This record gives sequence, structure tokens and C-alpha cells, in this order.
Amino acid sequence: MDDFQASKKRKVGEKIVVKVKLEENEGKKKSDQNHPSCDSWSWRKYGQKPIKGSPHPRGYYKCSTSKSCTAKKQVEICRTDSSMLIITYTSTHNHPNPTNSKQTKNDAKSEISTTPEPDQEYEEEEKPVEPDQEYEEEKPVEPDQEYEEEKPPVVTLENDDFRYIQTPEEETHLTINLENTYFYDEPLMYPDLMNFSSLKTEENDFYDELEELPMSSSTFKSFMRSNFFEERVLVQPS
DNA sequence: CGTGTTTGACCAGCGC
DNA sequence: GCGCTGGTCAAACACG
Repeated sequence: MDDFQASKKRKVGEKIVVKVKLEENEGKKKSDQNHPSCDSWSWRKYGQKPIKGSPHPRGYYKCSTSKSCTAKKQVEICRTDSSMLIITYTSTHNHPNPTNSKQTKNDAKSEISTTPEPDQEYEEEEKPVEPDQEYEEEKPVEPDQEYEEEKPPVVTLENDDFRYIQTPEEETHLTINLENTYFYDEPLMYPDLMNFSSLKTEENDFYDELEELPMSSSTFKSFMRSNFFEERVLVQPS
């Protein structure tokens, strides 16, 4: 009802693809039970489909915080690396993050802009500092995009069709530039990044290898509850 | 009882 | 035009 029944189809206007590294041995956090991401939005699963060429099904989630919120995400296990989750965010939250307020345990540094505007972009956002965020992958850096050591309060990367806002706490590297595709790595640990103006993605890079990895939904679920770090990938449409 | 998950069916875009 | 595939719906079910 709520939705822009816009597209049941694959022509989504905006997407953020996040790669999440799972660490199986790192105990299960009950706090992530329902959403395989460390974002603090609450998600409700509304579907799951086996994806051709992938041994793992893809789960479809909607934001359950607000019925009018059209934010969605897709979660699947990377076929090339079963310890990696691929989370694709689509649409935007049109409400502030409800759990931010109750997430004051670490450091309630996260301020949410209460802007009920559906297409509103949060120009500035603060992320809760993650003490143990770890990610170290060195990848070829796009010469055009250079990130300096000391970052300004907010770094905004802009392209013709997407804009990506990051905070100084996260280190973002531009990793690959395939024609029109831009990839970023970063320890995504905050949900407010769900606001983006116009992003798009190609997922074909995941399909380059298929391995037989029989994984039941329960196994998948246990994956979801593990620890991980995330790796955000932004893609620009061609 | 409320909320979230599971799962099969249905729908629509896309390629041939 | 047809079939394939991905995305969504909704009823049934599970869980706290």
C-alpha cells in the first residue's frame, strides 16, 4: 500500500551495495537477530528467492520501523566468498532512525536529523564511533579521486548520478573504477547512510564464479548473526 | 497477541 | 510473443 509500486522490477533508481565480512567464530549477537546488518534500522523480511548462478538465496527486507518507509534491502551471500554478505540497499528511509535514540550505550554521538522528507538527503550525519572496526584491504586507488589523510568534517563525493556523503571517521577508498562503476570500501557502521540521492549498481561482478555451497536458510541465518565488517560499494549507472 | 519469518504464487521487465 | 528471472505479495507459521 504504502509503496510506490513503482517497480516490481529491476529498474530501481538508487542502490547502495555493501559487502559485509562475516566472522563465523565471533559469537552471535542477539542484537542483530533480525537484520543481518549492523545498521540499527529494523527490517522485516518479506521474501527470499534463489538467484540464478548463485548457490545462495537472496533475502528481501523492508524497513519495519514505519509503514510509510520505503527503504528496502536485499541480502545475499557473496558467491565468491561465502564469508561475505552482499547487502543492497534500495530506496530511502523517510523517517529518522528510531534506534539511534536508544543506542546510547556506546557513545550516543549519533544525531539524527528528523526530516520526514522522503527524498531528503542528510547532508551531514554523525556516526557512532566503532572502536573495533577493522578493514584493511588495499586496492588500486582511482587517480582522480584522492582522499587526504585528514578529512574534513564531511566529505562529499559527487558524480553525475550519485552523491555519497561520508564522515571523517570512516576511511573510504575508491577501489575500482570499471567504466562507469565506482566501488568504495568502508566500514559502514551507521544506518544513516541510507540516504543517497541517486545511486545505481551492477551486480555482475559477483557472478564471476559459482561454487557449490549448499546453505540452508538456517545456516544463512546463523551467518546473519555473526560479526562482520562491511564494505560499501557504490556504483554509478552507465 | 504482536511482530517477524517462511514460502509458494503472482507479476512484470528483459532478452531472445 | 514467449520464456526466464527477479521482485513483491500475502497467508500460514513461529517466536517472544
